[in-house]
Amino acid sequence: MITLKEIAERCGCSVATVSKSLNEMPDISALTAQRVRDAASEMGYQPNAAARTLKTNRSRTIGLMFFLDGRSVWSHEYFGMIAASIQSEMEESGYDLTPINCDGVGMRASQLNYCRYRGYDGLIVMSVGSTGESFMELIDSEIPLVTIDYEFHHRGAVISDNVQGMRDLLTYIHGRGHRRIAFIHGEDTSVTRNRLASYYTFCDEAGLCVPDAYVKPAIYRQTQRAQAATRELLALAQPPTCILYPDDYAAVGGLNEFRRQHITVPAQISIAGYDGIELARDLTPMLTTIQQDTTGIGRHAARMLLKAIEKPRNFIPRHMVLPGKLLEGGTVKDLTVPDAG
Amino acid sequence: MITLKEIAERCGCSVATVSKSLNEMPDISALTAQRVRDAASEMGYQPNAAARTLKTNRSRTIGLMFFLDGRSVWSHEYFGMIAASIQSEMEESGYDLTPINCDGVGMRASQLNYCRYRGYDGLIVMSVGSTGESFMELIDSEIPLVTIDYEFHHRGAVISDNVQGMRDLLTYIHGRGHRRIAFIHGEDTSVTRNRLASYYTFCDEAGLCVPDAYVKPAIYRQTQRAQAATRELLALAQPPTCILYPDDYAAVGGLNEFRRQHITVPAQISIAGYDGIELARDLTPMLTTIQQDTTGIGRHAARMLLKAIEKPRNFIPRHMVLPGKLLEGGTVKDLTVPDAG
DNA sequence: GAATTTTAGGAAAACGCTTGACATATGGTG
DNA sequence: CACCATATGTCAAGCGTTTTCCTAAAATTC
Repeated sequence: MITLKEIAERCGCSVATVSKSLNEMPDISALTAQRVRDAASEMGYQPNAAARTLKTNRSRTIGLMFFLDGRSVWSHEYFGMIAASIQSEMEESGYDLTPINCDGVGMRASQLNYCRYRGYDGLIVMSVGSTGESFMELIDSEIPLVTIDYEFHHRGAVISDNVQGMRDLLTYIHGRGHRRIAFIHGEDTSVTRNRLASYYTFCDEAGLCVPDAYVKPAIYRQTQRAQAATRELLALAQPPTCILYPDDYAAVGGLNEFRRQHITVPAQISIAGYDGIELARDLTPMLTTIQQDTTGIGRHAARMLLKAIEKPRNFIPRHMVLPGKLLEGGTVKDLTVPDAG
Repeated sequence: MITLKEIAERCGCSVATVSKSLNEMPDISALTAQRVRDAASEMGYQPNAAARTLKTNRSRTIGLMFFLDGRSVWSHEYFGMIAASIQSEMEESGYDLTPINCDGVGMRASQLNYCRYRGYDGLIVMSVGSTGESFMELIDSEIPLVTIDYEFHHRGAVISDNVQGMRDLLTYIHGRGHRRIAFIHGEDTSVTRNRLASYYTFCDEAGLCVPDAYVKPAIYRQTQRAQAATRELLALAQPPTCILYPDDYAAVGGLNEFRRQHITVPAQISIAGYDGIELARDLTPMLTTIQQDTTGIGRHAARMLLKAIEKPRNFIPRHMVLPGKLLEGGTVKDLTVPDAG
């Protein structure tokens, strides 16, 4: 490990001069600076991150905090794609990313203490379910932080527009003549509440009847519960003509039930997912869904956080809402045209 | 930020005493140690990771290196599950994990230099495709390192037994009467080569004919190429009765083609995937596949690396081979029983 | 050419922690 | 009681940087 000291000896100057040269400080002559830089690169110098961190109080590391389910980042494509986007954005600015499972065993201390210990420069908080004490401690801390799909008035946030997304999806489905639309939703989170509210609002406005039995709870990224809910919906005296699923994964649960009952999609029933993950495009027919802008979410969250870190005094915590995009697959039948079959 | 110094002042002792007390060194009396610990926890002390790292030369951070495709860890469930397992194992030992995309923009310097700069205590290298110069520099470095699904004689490795896995899969399929088995394989990697070799070996031993046209290249985690390859196979004068896919994702590409041609699985054609990701179990019928032991792979890689880090002199680089498990779904028809209809 | 400003570079402290050498106190032994 | 071993705690160096303050030399001004 080459140190500044060794470079200084080689160049016959002081450690301070070397440091300043490499950091392009103005009070070193161009000649000296170049000489030092040449020597450094020739010797294969790499600064010591720990020493720098200790001195500057900046670790150049970001914590990626997962609450609801630590595995989700590794297994749910929605979170995975956001994480990938954050990472690629962060690495351009020289930051490392460290995913933290906040329910993890290693998390004996409070999350806040752990973050302080590690000295993360900032945090991106995603996958928020409940808001325990330890969580709020983090949110109210002094650490720069951006939340995703969750809002706190004093914190920056990037959220996918679930209200509009749901509305777009329903508008599309309604436009194709559907009047009995059921909604199998995910577990209770901010996202779910937004989608539910948007669903009810739309149905009210459109004058659709929403029997309680049309709204069923299930779990994100899980096929079984969605399949069971689907079965219940199909057994109703007046079953829906279209079913919305919590996400694209869950829609597969529905597909399984339809196959079991020899019901064909979209001829006999229509469905839609949510997220627009690759799976949705790989199915045949392609799943109609709302594609969330994972790349944008990650990029904006990363940039927002960088601003909060680098210019904390100028930072105004905004809540950025990113639109999703209707992915028109082939799983919603058009009831307004005479059936050709 | 509470420091040792502040605790020392409060306790009326020296910084050294505080440090030793908290680190449970033997030369501090139980009484003093307790007093110090009480004060520390009361004051909410958290050690400073950077200072500790600087002094001890141990960062308690592990780099998770991805070569082939930096996104794969975030999008391919096989890698994701391994990563999740590594993380949960590492966090028990107090290590942070940092995924590094080795093709990334931030990776201007060599990977080795970056690792030295960050001071990772060890590396887990996965998703290895080609082996460029910069990669070998890393492999031959002094940094403790374990590879996954790739072997170097002087480095620890954990590999999924693709040879046996392939053999188990083929044995099962052959046992059900299939004699014309095609193999759509992934891009050229160590894993692919093992599977191919195992495939050819089995077919030779079993006396199966393997026309060149039965072996087709595709790409892991991609449906389109697999779908195209499937189409070609179906168009052969003598098409296979069973098709093996690079992985479970790719098998979906096959399913799409079958649906397009109104071919039913497994009645008219049999298929098998590889990996045993959740998707495989969510399909109907369940996909017959080899489930790789992602949890075991992650756990063993993590433990092996920890040994290499903590007892470098005792460390003998072993290559651990973990078996997969046949997941008997419903996509391989039994040709040995008379067809019921 | 003296006074002043500018420029280039150095000395040294500090960041918070660990650790081996050293000092002091305590108790046991002959 | 002198001597030594052990137990307990302190000193201080040092990890590799950054950065403030300072000095000496050079350039500029009058």
